[in-house]
Amino acid sequence: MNDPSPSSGAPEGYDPSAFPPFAVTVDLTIFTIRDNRLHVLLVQRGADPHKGAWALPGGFVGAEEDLHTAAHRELREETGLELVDGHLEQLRTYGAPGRDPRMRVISVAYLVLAPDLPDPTPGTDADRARWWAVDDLALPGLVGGTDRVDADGHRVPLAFDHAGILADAVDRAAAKIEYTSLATAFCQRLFTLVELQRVYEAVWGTALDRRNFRRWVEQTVGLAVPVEGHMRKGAVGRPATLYRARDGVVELHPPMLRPTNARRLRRH
Amino acid sequence: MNDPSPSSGAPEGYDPSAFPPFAVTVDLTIFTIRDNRLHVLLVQRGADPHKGAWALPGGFVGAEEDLHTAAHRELREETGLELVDGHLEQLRTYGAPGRDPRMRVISVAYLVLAPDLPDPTPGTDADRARWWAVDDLALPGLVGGTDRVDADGHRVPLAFDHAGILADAVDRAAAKIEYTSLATAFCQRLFTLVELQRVYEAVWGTALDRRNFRRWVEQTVGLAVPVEGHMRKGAVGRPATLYRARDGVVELHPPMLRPTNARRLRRH
DNA sequence: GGAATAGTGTCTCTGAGACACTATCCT
DNA sequence: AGGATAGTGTCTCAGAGACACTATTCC
Repeated sequence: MNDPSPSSGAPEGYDPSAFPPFAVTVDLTIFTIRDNRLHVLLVQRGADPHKGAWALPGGFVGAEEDLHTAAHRELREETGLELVDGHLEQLRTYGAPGRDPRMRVISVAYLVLAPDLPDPTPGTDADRARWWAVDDLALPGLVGGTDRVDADGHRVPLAFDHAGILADAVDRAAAKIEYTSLATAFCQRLFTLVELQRVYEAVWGTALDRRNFRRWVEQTVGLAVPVEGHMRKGAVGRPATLYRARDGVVELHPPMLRPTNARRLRRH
Repeated sequence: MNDPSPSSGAPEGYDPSAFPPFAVTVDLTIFTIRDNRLHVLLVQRGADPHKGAWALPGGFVGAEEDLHTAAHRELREETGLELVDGHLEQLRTYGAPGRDPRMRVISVAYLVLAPDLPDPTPGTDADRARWWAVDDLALPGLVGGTDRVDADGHRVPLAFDHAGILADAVDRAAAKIEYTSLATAFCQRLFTLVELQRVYEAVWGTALDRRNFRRWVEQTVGLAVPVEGHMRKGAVGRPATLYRARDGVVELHPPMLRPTNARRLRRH
């Protein structure tokens, strides 16, 4: 943004050939809750490098395209859905030389939180896309470098540096729902308290007390408000009150503190 | 990172001429505490666009240079100092088309927290650099668009979108010292409790109770440990115990909660 | 001794965690 | 009636906020 310093290798005047050209992409970490578990959308690569490996959806940023716009466009192309209730924010940028063996690529990663989305529709770019349960993928550093292992012990290789990006994204999501109202981004427009609680439990991998959770939601302004009407019938048990999210993303006072030493949930 | 989708404008195979080229820069928001106030380092632009306006230090990323390395290099070139005790982390990336009128530039912003640094040394790239007290600059949206006004009412125009970047950086710094041990990054290797407390007060603009602050530091593991010896003599009053930071940046349990409705400090 | 700063103790109240019983719907 | 889920009340304890006095140094 400033005049380049001499050691930057570019003289005053911005000779277009004087500074190194970069390719810029956006990569998406798209999360949703399915079956009470945190899932992420990955696409299988059809070409080298990393042919057959699973990668975050993404693509090049257009010459006159805003980063944020590019992220929304890629999301639409990969999932076939406009983001209506969900949330999209920038995660961080990855630009190590050699992270793509072919050329220098700067990748701006985005975090997407969405209500339960359908399976990717065939016939689009997302032919080879599918949802993965995050806790079916081993955490980086624990097993086999950056590769991951699924529940059956099969290796789930992630392309490029995407395992690290994914780990960062999970951390960010877990932190975000703690002190903002973003947990509601995982819910449909109307939701029950249990559904909201399942979001926290899925992202954090912890169990929460139902009664204390209710008390916290009720005393926390800006998170959720009850609406007239109850859960659609058909299920057993007493129908639950429906809630809707407040407009916009707000910081929570008090925050929903993650249990410090709660037991990890085991779900399979 | 993935094979570009057709609508991205780049075919399979990465024809280098097929995707749009970007210039990539790093911009630094370098903060320190001077005279118990949060300061940021800005450089005055010597050429158009925005000639004479104040800008964040920064420059182009080299063709084979890591983003993190580029940020460290720019810091060294602009301040003449290696970062020994301070902290450097990525803030976020700004890439709106038109944010630089000359060309498409993607700027990866970094947040730097450092102990009181000397004035920029003349004779380097930092000829026109100086420290600004952050609260002498009006917050964006309050006064005159993205320009800022200093304590005397003079306009302090910031170049490009740097006013917004700076506001984001202040928010990040305020949040970071709340739940991590990063407040110590503003202190010298040895520091007193009062000096550490002044960091929180300067960044947050609030007053804290001296006794409760001491209790919190003592019961918070991973923040600071007392060392043998006391404050160098020469000052009035009882000499204070010296502390040093624990190694590395850790999350704090419990966090240092920002006062919700504390009075804002007025210092001038 | 006086000024200035560092260090310590106590009270109170809010809020989180643990926990058991009642209410409402379905078949 | 019985099963299943939703909704409510209470006790306890830890931690944050407010606050006043003592200790050590320099002049």
